Amino acid sequence: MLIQTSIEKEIKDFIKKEFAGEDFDSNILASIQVDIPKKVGFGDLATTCPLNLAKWLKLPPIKLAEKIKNHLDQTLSEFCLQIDIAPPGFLNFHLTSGAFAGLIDSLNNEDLISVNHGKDKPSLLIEYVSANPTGDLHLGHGRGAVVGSALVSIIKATGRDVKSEFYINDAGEQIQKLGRSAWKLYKGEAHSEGDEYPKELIEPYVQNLSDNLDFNELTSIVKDRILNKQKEVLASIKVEYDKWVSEKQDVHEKGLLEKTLQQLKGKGLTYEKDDALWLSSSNLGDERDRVLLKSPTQPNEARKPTYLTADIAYHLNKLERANELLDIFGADHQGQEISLKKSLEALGEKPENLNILFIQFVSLSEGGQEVKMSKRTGSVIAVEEVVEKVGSDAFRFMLLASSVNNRVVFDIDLAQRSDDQNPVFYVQYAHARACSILRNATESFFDGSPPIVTKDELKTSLTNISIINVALNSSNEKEIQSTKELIIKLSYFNNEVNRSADTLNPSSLAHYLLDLAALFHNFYTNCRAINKENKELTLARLSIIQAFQKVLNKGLSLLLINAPERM
RNA sequence: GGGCCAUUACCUCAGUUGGAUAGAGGACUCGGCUACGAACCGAGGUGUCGGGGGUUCGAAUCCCUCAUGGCUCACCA
Repeated sequence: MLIQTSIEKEIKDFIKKEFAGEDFDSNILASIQVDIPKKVGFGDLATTCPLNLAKWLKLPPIKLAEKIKNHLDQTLSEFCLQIDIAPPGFLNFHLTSGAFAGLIDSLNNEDLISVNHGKDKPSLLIEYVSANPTGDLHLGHGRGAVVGSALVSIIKATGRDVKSEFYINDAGEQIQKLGRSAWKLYKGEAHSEGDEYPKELIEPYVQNLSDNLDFNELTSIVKDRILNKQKEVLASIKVEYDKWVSEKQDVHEKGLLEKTLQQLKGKGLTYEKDDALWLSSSNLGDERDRVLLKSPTQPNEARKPTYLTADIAYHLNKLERANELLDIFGADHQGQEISLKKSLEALGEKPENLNILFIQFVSLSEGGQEVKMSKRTGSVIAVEEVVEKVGSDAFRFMLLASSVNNRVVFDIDLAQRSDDQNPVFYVQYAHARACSILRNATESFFDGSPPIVTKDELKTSLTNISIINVALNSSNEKEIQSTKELIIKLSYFNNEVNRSADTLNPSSLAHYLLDLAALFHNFYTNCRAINKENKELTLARLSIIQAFQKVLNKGLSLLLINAPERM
């Protein structure tokens, strides 16, 4: 068990026992957390829990801190060299070198991520990107793709049952419009701007076709080609799905629309007006009523469903396959939220089982200037164009680094740089550097001299706490400090992954990896690992580097970013 | 006009269950390799946390209000 977890548990047990008469709820005990202190002078670990608990236990924080300290002095003396109380009620912990060695030992020998955290959580189905198959994926889709795929990967790692889907909007007006645009190109008719898709955009998909296609055949082929292209682009940035759902085939043609309409009618939520079928959603708390079936454009034509109708049906279907849903949509789709949620609620679903994450827009800057249009197509900038220039890793990291609530300016020049200014490069370099040291130490040194230690010796020392201990036994304050800070940060990896999963925020993990890389570079500079005069120290530091390499590698893989051994 | 999101250093941005002196990178000035990868590290100063109220021992963080900007308010998806 991690030392911080042990401290938390000790405090919780102590509070429960000491204040057995008090009537406190579980939230209070959950607020007992041991964290990395903000400043070096505040010890190796710290907690604010005396401050948080004071009002519930009706004690001055400083008194409570003393009580807790006195108890922990008894029970944690093996790990804690010293516990300080800082006004108005902080507890700061100074750990023994054995405690640090123990942390490295568990990182090297246990699973980095415990699958207990998400194991008992409700199953989750994440829908993301879900673009229309009517054109190239733009940067907004790219951001959704990157965030969604990272979240799926992170949440899965915590042990939770999670699945991903892409909902193909291949029914409806936009597809008809695509068909009309393609048909004109196919027949060599004049293109009219305004009610059609840009010629540059669809032209590549209307080539090498046989001569006698009808309108529906052509539409279908063009749509499939565009969809396949989207799949290729997504795959190029490591985005894959458990399931691709076609609105047409899996919702419309499976009769889900009729079923949904019957349910809504059964609840008395629909009415007829102007030849259309309406949902009386204003009664549900929406700002106005919504159309479910459009009035026919031709006499005797069947009424077509709106997007909302299919969306409700699809979400009901998803709720049959998972307990909770997460949709990742662009900020321009906010309008959907209320009517969708209210409709599902009216049909007996719990609204809290549908969570929608709205992603703000992405713009592009190149040469210090904002790029509004793609030079290639004259239209929106395609994911493909940017990925060709910067690669998948930089594309992913840059888009993951910002909070989804913030608009982002993708700096294409920065993403192409090969130095510390480019964050993805900086992190990957740390990994390559760690790998290089491990290679040099166990295979052959850069100058051709034989290795200092064998792989077996390193392997053995990874489980030998007394050897790892040596890394903390230095008289040099800088060496000690950078070693401690790196180890503590490493030990929080599992927490960071869980937090990232719970808050649906992959950017916090990306920032953690950046911080971690910085601490490693600092450790590297202060603590020379390979020391021909001191084999034990070499092994001790190699075991820390090994732990770092393992954590960083895992962290990057959760974000679906490569961790190169050489670069 | 209604709704959602934002506003933190000169610039780009981190910072959630309220906690210690508000952070990082860039830009600017210095310093560190007879090289475990200098593709790196270190030192230097910067703030009315958009304005104004409120809640309390304590607010960038919670509440109210105003301002500015983005998105959105279809029988499009």
